[in-house]
Amino acid sequence: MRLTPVSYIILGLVRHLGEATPYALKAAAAESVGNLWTVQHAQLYTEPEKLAAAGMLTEEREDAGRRRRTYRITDAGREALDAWLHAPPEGTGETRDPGLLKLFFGADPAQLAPAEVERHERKLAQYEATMAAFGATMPQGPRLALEAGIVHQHTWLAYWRALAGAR
Amino acid sequence: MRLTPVSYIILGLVRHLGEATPYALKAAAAESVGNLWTVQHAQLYTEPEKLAAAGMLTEEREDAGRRRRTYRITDAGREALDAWLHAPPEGTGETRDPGLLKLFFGADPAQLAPAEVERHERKLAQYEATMAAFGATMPQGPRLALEAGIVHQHTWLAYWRALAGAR
DNA sequence: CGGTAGACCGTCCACTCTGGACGGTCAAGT
DNA sequence: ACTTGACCGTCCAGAGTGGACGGTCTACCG
Repeated sequence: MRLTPVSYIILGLVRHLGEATPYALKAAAAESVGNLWTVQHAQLYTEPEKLAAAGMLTEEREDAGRRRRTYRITDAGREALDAWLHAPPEGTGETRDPGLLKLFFGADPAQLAPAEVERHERKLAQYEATMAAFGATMPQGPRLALEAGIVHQHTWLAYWRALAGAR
Repeated sequence: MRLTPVSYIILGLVRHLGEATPYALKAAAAESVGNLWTVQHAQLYTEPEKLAAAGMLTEEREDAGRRRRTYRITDAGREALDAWLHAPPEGTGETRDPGLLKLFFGADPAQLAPAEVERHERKLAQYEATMAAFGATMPQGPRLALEAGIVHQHTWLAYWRALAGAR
């Protein structure tokens, strides 16, 4: 079985949570790693199933009502995750920004900028609120990632503000 | 027919080039919009076909040898592209960075940082070389997008350098 | 002048991801 | 008893992905 980034996200979240249902994973991803790597909710149901089949997670299922599946990481899963963490990252990062794409093809910067400024202001405020509330108690990894998010939002803000101001 | 970002990328490139074969689109995308939005080469063959069927491009085909298809934009295509350019961007931008993902899940920053620094240095050098060579003659859109790429590479560099220096 | 290496170019396919529709379950409050 | 809204899981058509594969053309070599 081929492990994708999403596989490792799931392994990482399950390891951190101890045990988790897909819905719990959704909640956990939403405000943390979801800002970093989009995970479709449908994947949170299909992917753990595959990981369980591969022996990296154990699956336990309610046999009535919502028939929730609860996952826990196995030693094999822990090993795979650690191996991935120690290997050099494969591939380059990519940025996909619909606003920037329009700008590339000639959209009017002055028309685009205000909305983009607002969007990034909101995002930045959200990140900084998280940092203020949990920064001190967060594990190092998530905190560093959050810091990366913050500095990038600052960069975006400066960029779009300059475009809003010009002309 | 539903138009995706890739559709507009193709329309935009064809409009700019005047006429283009899929292979020409590949070359055109590689060093410009490809840095902004990844386009799979296979899409450059399938997508124009759909756009031609929808009346947004005309298709002309060699009937011997490589059987290249040459595309040109139609008025309908131009209209669709302009409408898209004037509409507010839908959806938020997203960043996907394998290195940052590993950092999030606890990879050692000091081990990750040097390679990331080098990667972003290379990318930055490439962008700046492009800017130095063509900056003065580039259309505004691509130049602004390139500037965005440059400031972000600076942000990444500062970020990873700090992590390389710490501890 | 035939041959061939390497660039140039197009097609295909299995697989994954995406986005959203749809529908069911449960707790709390009329 | 009934409704409302949060909670939760499944499905599916369409889009994107990554790479294999194979054919065409040019330039240069023997």
